[in-house]
Amino acid sequence: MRMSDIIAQRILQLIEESDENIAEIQRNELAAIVGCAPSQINYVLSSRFTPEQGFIIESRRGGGGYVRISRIKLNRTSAIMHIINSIGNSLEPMEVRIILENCSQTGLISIETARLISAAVSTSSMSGIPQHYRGYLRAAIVKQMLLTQI
Amino acid sequence: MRMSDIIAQRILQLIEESDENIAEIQRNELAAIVGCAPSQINYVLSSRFTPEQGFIIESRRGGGGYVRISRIKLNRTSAIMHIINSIGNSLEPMEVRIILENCSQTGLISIETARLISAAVSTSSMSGIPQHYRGYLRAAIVKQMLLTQI
DNA sequence: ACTATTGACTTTCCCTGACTTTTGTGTATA
DNA sequence: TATACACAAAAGTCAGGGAAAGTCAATAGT
Repeated sequence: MRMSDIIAQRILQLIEESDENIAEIQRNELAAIVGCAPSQINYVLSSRFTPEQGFIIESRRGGGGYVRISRIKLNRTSAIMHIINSIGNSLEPMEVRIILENCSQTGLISIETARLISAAVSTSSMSGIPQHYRGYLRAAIVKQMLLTQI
Repeated sequence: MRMSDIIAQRILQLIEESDENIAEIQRNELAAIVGCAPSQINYVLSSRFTPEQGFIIESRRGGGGYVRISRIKLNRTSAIMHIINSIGNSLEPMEVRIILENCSQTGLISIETARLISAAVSTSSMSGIPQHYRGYLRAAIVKQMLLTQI
């Protein structure tokens, strides 16, 4: 069995055991337990616990640091997950507008939320970021924000 | 739990308990109570109770000295504008966390909104964007999103 | 070719201890 | 009485070390 599978499994197990669908780990500790390099944990997180898969990662460095992996509960979720999954790795402003309109039209997200997302990926937010990153960034941000709506 | 969190929590609690949004402490005494070096108090104050966060620190040395932390009360719009204006052109994750914690603590924005903003500037959203741009991006996005809350 | 894995290096955050500065108080002296 | 001075009792500053997570490029499996 591959190391990355063991790690992923362990994290999923922790999530399973928790009431809140949250696993809070210490990177180094987990690495020590399963016996791998700490950076391997990052690899697993970024390859298997992505927004597309319904996970949110938060972390904090320094003494007493942690990595928190939370899984979004499924149900009304599936509609949103479907949307998230249908988003490629780049989004044009027009596409964002269509997605948001659609979501708020169907009551999947509130007008308020749509406005927030729209603001996040607005041109003013991205001024200063080179053109060729923007599409990618829009996609990542929209996905991440939609995830919170589940 | 981290010492700095305990200290911050204790101070906030004192502010909460007071009628005038003021906590007056003796540095050494508080340090002794929570069990840390006195200078640790200064660290917490300077990292979490900054003017940008809407706090004013006054103090006096020598016999009978004290540290007074007061939270300034503004109306909603000016409070948000104050925060936006105090944000420079770059933000670190920790700064974002403190801002959002503060805003939702004081009821300036909802928990829900805080989560959305947090998601927008999360590491996952920014993976793929060069380090060099991330701080600026965070600042721009947070500002833009806070603007919608006015 | 693509996915895993590692290790070296970086960044962020926490915490402390030694030293400095400010303020209050008591005491000696003109 | 007023001034000066010494001492104590606070708070401030700063450099440094340690702990934890992040990044990235190079290497190894498959």
